[in-house]
Amino acid sequence: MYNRTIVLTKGERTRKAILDTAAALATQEGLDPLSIGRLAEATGMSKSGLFAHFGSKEELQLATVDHAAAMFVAEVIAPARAAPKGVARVWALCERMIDYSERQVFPGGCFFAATSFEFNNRPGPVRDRIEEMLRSWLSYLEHAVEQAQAAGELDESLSAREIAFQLDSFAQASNAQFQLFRDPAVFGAARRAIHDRIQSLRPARAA
Amino acid sequence: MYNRTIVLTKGERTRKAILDTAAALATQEGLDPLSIGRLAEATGMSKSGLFAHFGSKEELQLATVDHAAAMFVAEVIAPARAAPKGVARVWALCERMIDYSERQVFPGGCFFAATSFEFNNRPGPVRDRIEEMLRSWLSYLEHAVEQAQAAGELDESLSAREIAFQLDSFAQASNAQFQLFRDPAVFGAARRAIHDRIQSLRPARAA
DNA sequence: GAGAGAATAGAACGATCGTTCCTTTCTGTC
DNA sequence: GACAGAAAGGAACGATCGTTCTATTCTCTC
Repeated sequence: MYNRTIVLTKGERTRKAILDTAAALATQEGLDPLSIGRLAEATGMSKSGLFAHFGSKEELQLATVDHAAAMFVAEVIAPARAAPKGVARVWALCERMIDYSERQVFPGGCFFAATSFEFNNRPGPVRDRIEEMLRSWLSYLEHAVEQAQAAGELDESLSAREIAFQLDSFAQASNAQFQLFRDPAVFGAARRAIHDRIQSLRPARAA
Repeated sequence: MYNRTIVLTKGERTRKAILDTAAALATQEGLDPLSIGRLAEATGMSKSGLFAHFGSKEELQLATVDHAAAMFVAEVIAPARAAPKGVARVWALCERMIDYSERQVFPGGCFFAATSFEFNNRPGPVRDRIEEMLRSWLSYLEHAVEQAQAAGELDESLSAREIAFQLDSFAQASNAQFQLFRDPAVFGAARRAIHDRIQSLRPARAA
């Protein structure tokens, strides 16, 4: 009733469980190679029963991307918003990003790093939604850098966009290298790189 | 005869043409989703005719990885080796890496960036070979940094490994972002980031 | 230029894919 | 607790997958 968004119906609960599994498996096996049958097996459902929740594989993929986006927001963006505007929030965003990769919120690393490489050359709504999500992440990071610059906490000689590019690069690289080499030391390297870069961009009077 | 390695036999020529197409398509459609039938169509051959060159799909994938590795060496490593040891070679390696991405030697961007994300959670010989290639790239970059440090051209307060990590991060990020957002400005951002980072690591007396 | 062996093609295999249709079981409301 | 509709299962479809087998065409050497 008035509680419908909290007390979920059976179908909604199942759907959520499917998407949790789908997002996790997508980072390991790929979003497209993940077949309906494979996902049905992983969730203990029948192919057709699972399929009925989405109507097509593409709709399933879109729902999976949306679900992963909500998880990313909950794990990275929302907690970082607790930090005060300025350099503290910039650092919090980067730290949360690395943490989210290191804790393996998704077993195959960052969902959007994985799927963006998979879909970047396949036009269609799935690619569009992944692109939009990564674009908004970078925009948000850039915005946080702008606020830090406006507060006089970061040098303005380099554009907020390029600063965001550099900080994000380190986080992305640590995610990618950990997935490939499985050496958690890269997370430390990324944290130091980000910390040092932020320090080097602090105006003289603030350093 | 004595020229066998230059004057290729028919089969060797065909094999090379197949691998060229396979490496290109793998960066766009994925190495695993690229089916024998699809590759046969792209090369104008029959499925079985093409298949006979490799014996299994996995052997085809391994040959494709090796072919791409040879291309990477020819496009990035070999030209950079022409630069003198030290900071010049470090810069040359990074610049060649970005250039190789920007020129779209592979239509879907860096072959190893694409395939490493695809295979990083799929154990097997294909994954092993991709990992080995990326490991050797990073080792080579790290080695070049070490030489620059030994020559007194780069600060030794940060390890060669972490310096290499940071420089590679920028190049990788520009490759990834260009494939997703298709804005070539990221290559400029990566070049500036690398240039600035190298400058900031020059010892005081050399700066 | 003939003959041997490499290179390619054609047809078919069992398996799996996404999807459809129909039936059965379960849930939530009166 | 009955009833309606949601949720899930079962079986089958055409298509495509990697692979095999056999037949044909082409290449290179003497």
